[in-house]
Amino acid sequence: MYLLLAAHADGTALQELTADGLPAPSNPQPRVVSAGDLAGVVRGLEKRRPRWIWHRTQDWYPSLLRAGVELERCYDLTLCGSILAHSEFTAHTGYARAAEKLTQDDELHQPPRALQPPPPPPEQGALFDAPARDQRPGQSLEELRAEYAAQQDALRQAGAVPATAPGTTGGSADAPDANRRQRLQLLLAAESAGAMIAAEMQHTGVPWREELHEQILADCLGPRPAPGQRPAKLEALTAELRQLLRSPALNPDSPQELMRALHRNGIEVKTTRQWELKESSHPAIEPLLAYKKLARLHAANGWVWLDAWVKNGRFQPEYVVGGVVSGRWASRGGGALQIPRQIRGAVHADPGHKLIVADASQLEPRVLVALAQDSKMAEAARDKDLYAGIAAQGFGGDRAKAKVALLGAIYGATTGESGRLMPQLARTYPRAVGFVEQAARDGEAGRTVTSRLGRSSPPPSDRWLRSQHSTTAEEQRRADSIARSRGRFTRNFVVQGSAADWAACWLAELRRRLRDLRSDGTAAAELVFFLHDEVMVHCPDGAVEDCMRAIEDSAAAAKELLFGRIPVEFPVSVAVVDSYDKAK
DNA sequence: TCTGATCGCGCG
DNA sequence: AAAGCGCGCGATCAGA
Repeated sequence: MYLLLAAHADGTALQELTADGLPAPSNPQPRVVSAGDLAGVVRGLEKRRPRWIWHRTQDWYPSLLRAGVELERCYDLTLCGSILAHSEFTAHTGYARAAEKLTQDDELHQPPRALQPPPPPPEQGALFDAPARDQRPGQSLEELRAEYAAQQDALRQAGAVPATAPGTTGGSADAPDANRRQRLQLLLAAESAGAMIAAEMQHTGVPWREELHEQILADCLGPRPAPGQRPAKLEALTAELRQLLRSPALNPDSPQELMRALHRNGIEVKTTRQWELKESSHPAIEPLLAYKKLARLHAANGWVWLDAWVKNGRFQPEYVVGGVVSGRWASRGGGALQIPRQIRGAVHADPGHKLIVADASQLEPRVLVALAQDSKMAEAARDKDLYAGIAAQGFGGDRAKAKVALLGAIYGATTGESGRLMPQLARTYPRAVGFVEQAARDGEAGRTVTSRLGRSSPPPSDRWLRSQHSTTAEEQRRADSIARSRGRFTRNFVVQGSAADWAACWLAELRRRLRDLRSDGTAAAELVFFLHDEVMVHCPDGAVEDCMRAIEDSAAAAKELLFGRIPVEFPVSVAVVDSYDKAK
C-alpha cells in the first residue's frame, strides 16, 4: 500500500496510490485531514504498513515523531529524485533528460553566486525551504503523484537497457551478474530509510552527560571563564608563548601574527600547521602545540558548544542525508560528525543501559575487493585484519606499508611513500588497482562513474569544461592538473560511494531488526549515532546480546544485498561500553 | 561594520 | 611522518 501526503491549503491531502503511482482504483479520492488530526490518522493507517510517500522526510517526519508516531517505511521524493536524475542507470530515460534541462542553471555548475540572477521567490510561502538539490517536484498532491509515477517509470527502465552505453559509463558498476533495476531500487529504499533514521536519531539524540563534559573541560582548560575570556590554561600558555617568542602582544590565534613571531625567532616554517611545527625543536614549539590543541577544544567543543547543543542529557544534531555526493551523510550544527576523541567520555549510557559501538573494519578496501572481484585480494580480505593479509602477500609482512599503499590507491596518492608503493601493489593486485585506475581515467576524461547501487558522480565542473579548450602550454598544464584532480575524485567516488551504499543497507537492516526487538517488547534499543562506517546503539543491559546479533546479521545482509554471495568478509568490530571513549 | 574567503583542525 | 578522498566549523583576514 502506497500513501501520498501533500500539504494542502486547509490541511494535509492524503491519497492511496498503486505501486506505479496511479490513484488506487478501490479508493481513488484524496482525503483531506486537518493539522490537528494528522498524527492520529497517520498512526491509524500505519497499521496497514503502507509506504508513505512525501516530498521530503524532513518536512513530515520530525513532527510526527514529536507526536509519538513512528513509521516503518517511506519514499522520499526529493532524495530518490536526485539519485534518479543523475544515475547512469537511468541516464537514458526521459526523467533524467528532463532533470538535465532543469539543472542547466544549477548553481553547482555555474559561475560564482554573485554573477547569477537571484533565486525566484518560493512558490508556496514559507512552508517548504527551497530543495537542496536540483529536483523540484511541485508540491500539490497531483504534482507529487505525477513525480512519483515518473520516478517509478524511470526505475522500471533502469533494467531495460544494455549494461554499457559507450562513452557514458565507467567500468565501475558493470558486474555481469548485475541487475541494475534491483540495485537502484535497493538504493532508493535504503536512502529513504536513511532519511527516516536521520530524523529518528535527531529526535532521540546521543546520550550526553553534561557534568562529565564539564569535568573534561575543567581538567584541560581550568574553570569556566567569563564569556569572551580565555580559560586559565590558555591564558597561561599565551603568556609563556609571548615570552618565549619575544612578542609581548602576540595573539596565538592569528596565523599572521604567529608566523611573524616564529620567523623573528628563527623558526622558518611556511605554514603554522601542527605537522610542520613539529619539525622544529625550538622551545616555543611544545607550548604552542599545547595551545593549539586546547584552543581547538575550547572553540569547537567548549562551554559555549555545550550550552548550545546539549539539552536534557541529549545531543541532538541534524543529519543531512544525501548531503555528500558520494552518498555519505553530512550534518548541520554542532559538528556532529567530528566529535573529538578528547570529549567522547561525555557520551555515556543511561543507568541500566549500555552503548554498543560497532564499526565496519577496513570497509573501503573490502568494498574495493568486492567491486573489482580481485580474488587474490579477497584471500587477504578473509583475514580479520585485511592490511595484515595484504602485507603477508605482497609487502614482506610490513603492515604499515600495506596500509599506506592500499589507501594511496583508493585516494590517488602520487607522491611520497604511498605513491612509490603503487607499482608494487599493482603487480600483486592488478584487478583491484586496475579498477580504481579505470575510475580515475574516466574522471579525467570527463565521464561519470557510478557506485555499486547506482549513485553516479556529478558531471564535470565548469572549471573542468573550460579547461578543455586550453591553447597555451601554461593553460594545458593547468588543464592536466584539473583533470587529475577530477580523476582522484572519481577514483575515490566509486569506493567511497559503494561503501556508503553498504553502510546505508547496514543501517536500514539494523533499524528493521531493532524495531522487531522493540515490538517483541523485549528491548527498547535505539539507534543514536551513525558516522560513515560506525553505528551506536543505546539499549538496556538485558538487550545487549540481541542488539549485537542484530548488528552483525545486518552487516552480513548488507554484503549480500550489494554483492550477492561472494567470498569476501565485511567484519564489524563491536564494543559494549558505558561511555564512547571506551570503544576502540 | 558586515560578508565571503582562507586557514587550520576535528572526524571517517 | 604525511599524502591522496570526503566533510563542518570557528577565528582571522581582506575587501567593500
